[in-house]
Amino acid sequence: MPELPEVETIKQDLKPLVGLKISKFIVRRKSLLRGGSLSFFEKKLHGARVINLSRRAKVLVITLSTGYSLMIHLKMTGQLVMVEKSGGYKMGGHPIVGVKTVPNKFTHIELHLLGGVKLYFNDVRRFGYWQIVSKDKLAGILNKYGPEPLAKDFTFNSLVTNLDRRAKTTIKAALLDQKTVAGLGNIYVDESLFKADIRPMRRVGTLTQTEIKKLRHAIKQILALGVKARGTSFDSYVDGRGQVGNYWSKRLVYGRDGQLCKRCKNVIIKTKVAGRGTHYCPICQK
DNA sequence: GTGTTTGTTATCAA
DNA sequence: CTTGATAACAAACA
Repeated sequence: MPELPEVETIKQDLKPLVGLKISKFIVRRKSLLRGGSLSFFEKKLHGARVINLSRRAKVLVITLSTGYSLMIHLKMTGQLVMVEKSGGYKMGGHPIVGVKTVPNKFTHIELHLLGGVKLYFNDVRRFGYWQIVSKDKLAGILNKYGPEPLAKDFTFNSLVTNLDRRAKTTIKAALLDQKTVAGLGNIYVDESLFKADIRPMRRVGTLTQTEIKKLRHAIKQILALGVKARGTSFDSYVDGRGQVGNYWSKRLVYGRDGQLCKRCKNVIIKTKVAGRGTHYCPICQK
């Protein structure tokens, strides 16, 4: 699942696109386009130069010279793979359904750039999307997200304020809400709550100031580790060059149900919280 | 055939 | 208007 560390890794990998001019835009599934018709996309993309790549929450933003930006969301199974040679490309060790090259039957959109560089968007489940948005509307859309957890605006006070609104729900549900903190998903929420010694089903209103401080610290540490490891590959995630991430072997609780807690050696439990598979240590987490 | 996987949004209730 | 809870979407896999 592409969460903040995965999208951040892809953004870094795709930096070579900056400065290149778009020569071709191929769409096999128009349903994945948002914000305009195919011909509108073509009009704004063809001949445009890539000005910048950035990330907000789990969204990759490609800024174009035409005054428009592409907002790309990978949702659950989306992949963005850049290829600098022509022809197929060998993907790393953890591909989807045995597919190891691009383009493949799950490649729904292709962007070709001058110089022979190609960007492939693959998505088995087709939840992901490419949205085109004008310069003046971009900030308004992105400002709906909560603070970036690895940036300065993710302060203790901002976290307290954003949690206050959700006092009656579980801390897991509150953290999955992108308005509380931007970029967390199921894996890194479980990881962060384990590191903060807080049970996922705790009601937000019962958390002490000390626990919220610890939680903020844990979120920052876990996400930084996730980025350093280049993300988590246990299903379809690959980085911008089709290679797997390394966080899976470093994980603390996610997917470790039935195994022993790294800290107290008791058995990790799996249950359902906020409608999602949830892993925690019943001894360490209070 | 059944249940499970999850990011986000629609929908309904309060 | 808000928040909370749940279903729905989609496709592969055990």
